[in-house]
Amino acid sequence: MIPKKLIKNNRTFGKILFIRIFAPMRPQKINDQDLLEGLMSVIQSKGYDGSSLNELAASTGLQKASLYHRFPNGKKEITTTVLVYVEQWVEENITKLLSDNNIKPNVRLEKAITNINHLYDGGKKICVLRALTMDSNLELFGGHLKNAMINWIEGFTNLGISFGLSPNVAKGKAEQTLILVQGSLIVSKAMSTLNPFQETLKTIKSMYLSG
Amino acid sequence: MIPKKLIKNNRTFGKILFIRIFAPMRPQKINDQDLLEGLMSVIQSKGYDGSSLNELAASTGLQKASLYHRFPNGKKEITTTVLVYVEQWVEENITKLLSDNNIKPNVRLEKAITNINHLYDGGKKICVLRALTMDSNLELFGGHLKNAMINWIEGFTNLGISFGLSPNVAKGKAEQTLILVQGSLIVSKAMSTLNPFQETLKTIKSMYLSG
DNA sequence: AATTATTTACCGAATGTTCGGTTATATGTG
DNA sequence: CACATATAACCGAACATTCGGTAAATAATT
Repeated sequence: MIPKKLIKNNRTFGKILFIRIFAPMRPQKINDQDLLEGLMSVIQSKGYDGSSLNELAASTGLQKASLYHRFPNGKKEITTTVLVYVEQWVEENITKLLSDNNIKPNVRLEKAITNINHLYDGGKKICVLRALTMDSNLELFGGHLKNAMINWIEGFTNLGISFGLSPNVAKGKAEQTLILVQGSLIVSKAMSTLNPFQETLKTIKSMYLSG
Repeated sequence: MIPKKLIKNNRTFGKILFIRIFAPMRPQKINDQDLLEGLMSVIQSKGYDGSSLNELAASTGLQKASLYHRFPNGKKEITTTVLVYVEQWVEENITKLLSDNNIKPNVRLEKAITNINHLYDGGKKICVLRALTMDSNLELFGGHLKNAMINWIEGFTNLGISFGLSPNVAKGKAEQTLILVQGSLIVSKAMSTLNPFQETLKTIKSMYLSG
């Protein structure tokens, strides 16, 4: 007979019945990386106001209350954490990469474009930064948004300088890349075609290579 | 003594007491245009999920229940109506204007830029179209978004043709104007400076005048 | 035993929506 | 004209649902 204690909680009950007998695996803490990826996917597709805690929890496989164990300050903390994650991504995959003078400029550019294309899944995904630029979200997350964009611009500015541009011209061009990527993502979304985004990546390439 | 019947409803009571005695004005329907402008201002700054009916009602001066009299299908109908309003704006102030061969191309361009600048209040305001490009909103409003953008592109394509460009080149340039405006609005918002948007308007001008 | 991780069950507040009713306007009818 | 009727505009209050968030209990790990 199965001890009462074990039956009481069906989670353990199920585990013991179907898993534990054959392979006594222990349930492991859900990976922080996976957790963040799940949360990010919800926020970037629904925005801050559109993301409910139930959805956020479901995307991680945890229950709502378990999310509060990881993020005691709730939705705001979850969103901020996701934003910091994006900030780090930009710093790593754009800023640092494009500022690395040990790599040839055109190789840096190629890699950055590949990273960007991967980040937005070829144009299918909405940018998290854009998803949080509603007026009501700015007071909460504005700092992070600005930071990420500044780092993006810094990276492309350094790339431009490596291509022989003056700092001022390089900065202008860098801002253009950000505007073009953000704008093309919107147009791609609304027009339900990946073309604008893909064409824009090519445009950015040629902005540096043939200029 | 004031009849009981009149006191019961404070609206009428107030009217009779403070207005009716001196000027028997009749309460008039709130202007449709004003109504829409109020609703649009909320939706464009908060998005669909972020706009509450309380806010929407407050922006019009009506009560929540009164909004349901005008828009029996609630929030969705309100949003759709606002979107149709924007669609018409684009058709009038971009498509028709830029397609009018009775006006010199550079004058058309100048007017369109002025209209765009006015629409977004110099870059302060968020584009309604962008505010509704969240994944969850697309199934509801996607058609209207696409329509408005198609009309925008059509207008600028015709302008390009008037400037002597081939239809294909003209269309590419037209798409660029849309991408640039949308992108620069986002960057302007996030960086809290109107510069990107203002510079972009100049860029668009020079795209046609010096090309 | 003590701590961490997770869940079930729940709460108050806010949400979108509906209802019942009042007033003002418009439309008929004699 | 007068008088009844219909309808449009509006509002206060209540509706059901969903929201973000919490408390208490159990399970897993150290």
